[in-house]
Amino acid sequence: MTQFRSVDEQLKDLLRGAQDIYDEREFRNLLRDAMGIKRPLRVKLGIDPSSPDIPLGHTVVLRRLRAFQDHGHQAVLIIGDYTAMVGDPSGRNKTRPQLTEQDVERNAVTYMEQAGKILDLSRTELRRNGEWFSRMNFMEVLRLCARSTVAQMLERDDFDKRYHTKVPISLHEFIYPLMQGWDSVMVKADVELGGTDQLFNLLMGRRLQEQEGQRPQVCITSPIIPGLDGEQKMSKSLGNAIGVTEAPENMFGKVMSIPDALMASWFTLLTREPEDRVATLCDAARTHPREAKLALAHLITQEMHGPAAAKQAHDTFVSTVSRGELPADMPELAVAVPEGGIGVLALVKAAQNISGSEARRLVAQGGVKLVQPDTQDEFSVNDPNAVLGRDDLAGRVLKIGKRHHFRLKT
RNA sequence: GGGCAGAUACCCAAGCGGCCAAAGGGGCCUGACUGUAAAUCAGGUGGCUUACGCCUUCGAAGGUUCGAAUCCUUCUCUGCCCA
Repeated sequence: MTQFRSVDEQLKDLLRGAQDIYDEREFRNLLRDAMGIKRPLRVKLGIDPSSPDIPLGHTVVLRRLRAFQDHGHQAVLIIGDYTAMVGDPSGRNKTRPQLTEQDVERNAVTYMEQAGKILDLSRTELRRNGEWFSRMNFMEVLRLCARSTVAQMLERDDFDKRYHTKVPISLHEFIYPLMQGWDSVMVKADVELGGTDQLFNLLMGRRLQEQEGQRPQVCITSPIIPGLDGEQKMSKSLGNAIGVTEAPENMFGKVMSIPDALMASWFTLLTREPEDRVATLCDAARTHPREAKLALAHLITQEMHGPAAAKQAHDTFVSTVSRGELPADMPELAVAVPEGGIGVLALVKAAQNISGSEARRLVAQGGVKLVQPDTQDEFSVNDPNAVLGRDDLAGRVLKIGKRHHFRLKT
């Protein structure tokens, strides 16, 4: 039988970095009751497979679900195949594009794989909400809709804003919270996790469960972590996200590019470092910010790709970015150099898929360099009209901008 | 069904007959500096061109004009008001 740790011990872990909980007393009671009858809590997390990759931001709630698993509770992961086709309006200032069944199906597969990096899938109850939504007939849909009112929906800040700034709200978006809430009814959730932007949807679950005679779920929200820009929430469509499958070197570098002020929250929400250590790391008087960020990047990369890959990404970052050395492996670029030599622009365009004007700009701005690998000697080509002969190129490395290197082969 | 307003480059947003490849932000790119791909500062940011210049772009299609993002017509989409 499952052995639970004390309620207080569980709480500390389960609520790490949580934003809000509705409500805490109910949660304590739930945990106590679960211990009493030795029945694990059913903890629900719904994710919509709306893009092929899970961004790092999503792992915050996945990690919390994992924490519940580690304390012996039952994780219920709902793949929102149906809800993904509707599109969650939460926190959005415009309608999401509606996905097709094929998109959703494809994404669902990769989502599971990626969720497996955080969750113990062997102990996870996996459900798809198409299981119940695909069987609903129109009358049942209408009955579900009748459970809420337009005024209630407009209480939501995001809808209200859109309404008042005259940004369209499609009718189907109103149904989304009801669907998510209905999921809770169907899986008899004791607890539901989500980001703070999910609050409305989570609370809808409580209401529907109550109406259905179930014990209303406890809702725990996690802060939405800001993306690389440090301002807007991390999201693929805003281009400020890190994907969990992203190459180790990229992942490491992207973490290094976050504003310093973001480190503390990332440590809390994306790593398991103890609180006091996080405090030490994020205090510039005690830890050099660069060291702290390197530690953060290392931890995150390690969790997604393992220790070996993390170490390599770390080394690569220090040597190429900090010291400006050439990376260990670079793609090879074969160039056919004609008799009279090759123009820089042609060379740059052979390496990068960019327009001639763009190549010209890069060169004029000093962004194109030729490096001698053994001596690390480099010279930049500033003249867009420069013509390079075989001698200039042979054995050298073409460096475009700060981080694109090509070993030239003539 | 009727009336009114709007659709501008990656995003937001000015422009309302020629000086518009189109102000200003944001983003992105490059450089300097550094503590890092943080912060800060500078420059760049449709395409083709050594350049003069040429070509394509302002929701779509037509039209007026020597000349249109700017005026007219129709259409598509959106918001507001009335029924």
